[in-house]
Amino acid sequence: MKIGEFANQLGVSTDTLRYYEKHNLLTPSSRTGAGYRDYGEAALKQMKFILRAKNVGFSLAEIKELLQIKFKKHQHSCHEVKNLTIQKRDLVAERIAELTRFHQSLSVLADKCCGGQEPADNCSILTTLEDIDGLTQ
Amino acid sequence: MKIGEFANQLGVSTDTLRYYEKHNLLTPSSRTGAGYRDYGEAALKQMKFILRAKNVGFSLAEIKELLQIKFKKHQHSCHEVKNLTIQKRDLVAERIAELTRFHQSLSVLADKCCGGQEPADNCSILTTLEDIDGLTQ
DNA sequence: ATAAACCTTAGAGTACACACCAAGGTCAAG
DNA sequence: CTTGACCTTGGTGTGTACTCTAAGGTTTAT
Repeated sequence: MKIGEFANQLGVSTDTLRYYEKHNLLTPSSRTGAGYRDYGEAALKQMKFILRAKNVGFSLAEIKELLQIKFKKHQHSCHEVKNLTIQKRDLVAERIAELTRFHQSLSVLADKCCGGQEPADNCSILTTLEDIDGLTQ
Repeated sequence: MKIGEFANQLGVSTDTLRYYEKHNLLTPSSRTGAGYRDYGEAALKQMKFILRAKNVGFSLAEIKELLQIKFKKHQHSCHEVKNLTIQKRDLVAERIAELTRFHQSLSVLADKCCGGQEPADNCSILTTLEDIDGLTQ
């Protein structure tokens, strides 16, 4: 698959794909005779992974580290690879905990709001939220 | 509280605080006679909220929207405020689901790895993971 | 065989989120 | 009453992650 079709399928630009290649996040499976990038199934999976990681707040540098868990196994001990994996897993757990608190706060706000057509400053619940305590606790 | 002490308590720079003020994310409670910024308890709470939101991957623009749920109530209907809140809550829920899948995948990798001193490519489990399917599914 | 629609590299430009610096005002301690 | 640590505004610089442009080569359809 050439870069244009590949980019279309994933909803990203061809520039982004070339940028990721340059920064060692995604290398196309091969090149055609004319030097065109040729992306395969593995590249598709890896790119989907990158996009999902990005979507939940990982930087490209962090994503690169995640991807290298796989590549590092050829140069490092089981111990090191396991430690890196656990470290990343715990980071993810922290973010989940943080997001769960956000979700809880937003749920409280949403559930208690009447949802009517009147101006919201008359909403009995919102009126009591004179500061963002409900979101900060 | 002057900007220096406030910044110290939160572990951010004074530059960051002035930047947030300029971009309407956090306005100090008042100014002293000399024109110094004076931050109070409400500012502290709001800043903590901003930092936590940032930490889980929200952009400053998104955080501004979250904060405006509070301010918007004076100009918009309960209905609109509730919808915005629900929309943001659902976005958070999606991120939690995604992160949970990440956590699961990383747990599988970590738990099955022997963790020994030998090169990781001899680890019976990792050897079978010839691609990153474990992370992409 | 030529136009349109693709592709190539290299390099410059942009938006976000700060970080740093200059020139100068304010304030508490010695 | 001055030194040093704070504060002010305004402007410039930096890293990240793209985004666009220029100049040109390739492929497909008519």
